[in-house]
Amino acid sequence: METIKKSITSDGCREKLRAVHDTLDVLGGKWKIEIISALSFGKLRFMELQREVQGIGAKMLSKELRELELNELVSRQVCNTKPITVEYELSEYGKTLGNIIDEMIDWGMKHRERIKEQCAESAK
Amino acid sequence: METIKKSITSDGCREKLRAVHDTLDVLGGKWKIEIISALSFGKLRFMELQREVQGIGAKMLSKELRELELNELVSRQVCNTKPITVEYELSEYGKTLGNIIDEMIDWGMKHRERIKEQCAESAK
DNA sequence: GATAGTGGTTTCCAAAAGGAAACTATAAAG
DNA sequence: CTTTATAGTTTCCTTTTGGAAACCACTATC
Repeated sequence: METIKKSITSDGCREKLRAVHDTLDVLGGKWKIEIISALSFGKLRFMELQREVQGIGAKMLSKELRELELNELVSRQVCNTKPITVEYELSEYGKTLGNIIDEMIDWGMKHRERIKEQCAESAK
Repeated sequence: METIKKSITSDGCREKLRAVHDTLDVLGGKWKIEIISALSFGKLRFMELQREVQGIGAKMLSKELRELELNELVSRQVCNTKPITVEYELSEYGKTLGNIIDEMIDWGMKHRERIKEQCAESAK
């Protein structure tokens, strides 16, 4: 019998688990993926972001944006407008997260359909 | 000027943000994605899972598995062996998360390469 | 009868995450 | 001179997360 243990230690399984872990190191936390998703549709200012990302407070938004900037996923540009505005935008590197976001969109939509069907069934 | 605001409220942007949110509702927390990733390579017993998912404690593993079971992503089977063993396995529905996991593996590997290159450069 | 291995649960505690509201500073509009 | 809007920061507090260790039940081994 090829043991379960062997199967997971062979190939690149361990390497793949490490890769997932690395990704989560960057995207971890409650808000980062949602912030990146919102920015994937275009640049947004601070207050716009706060409105788009339902439920986030200014403190968290500020903190998460700082971390995303540190990891070079998001760029921050201060605009010389009358009331000063700041634009946040996905960097080229940040845009490479597009596939992950797209798959999450796809799964989330299908999941919602599934839940709806379950509710419809249980109502019968 | 087509405003930024318009661009994010039009199309399915808001619907897409909601889809990401829905996905995170299920995959949220520090451990769920790593547990699912480990199980994507085959069924594992409780203690094996704890060894594969670096750093997780029994309490957290138990709690997260219960939640994944509730969402029908993971199945739990008690085996009639001498010291009782329990096998955890991705359900068919859980396997539909494969694309998300794969994209995270892919991104994580490239990210590691990128970091390595940066270190090499800064050492010059 | 003690020890070890299985799969957990429970308890107790520390650390981290997160929220609400107040606050700073600037500038425009009324 | 008050209000509104910009972009945050700071403080205080609660909730959540998470870990360590003890514990339970069962079986096999020494």
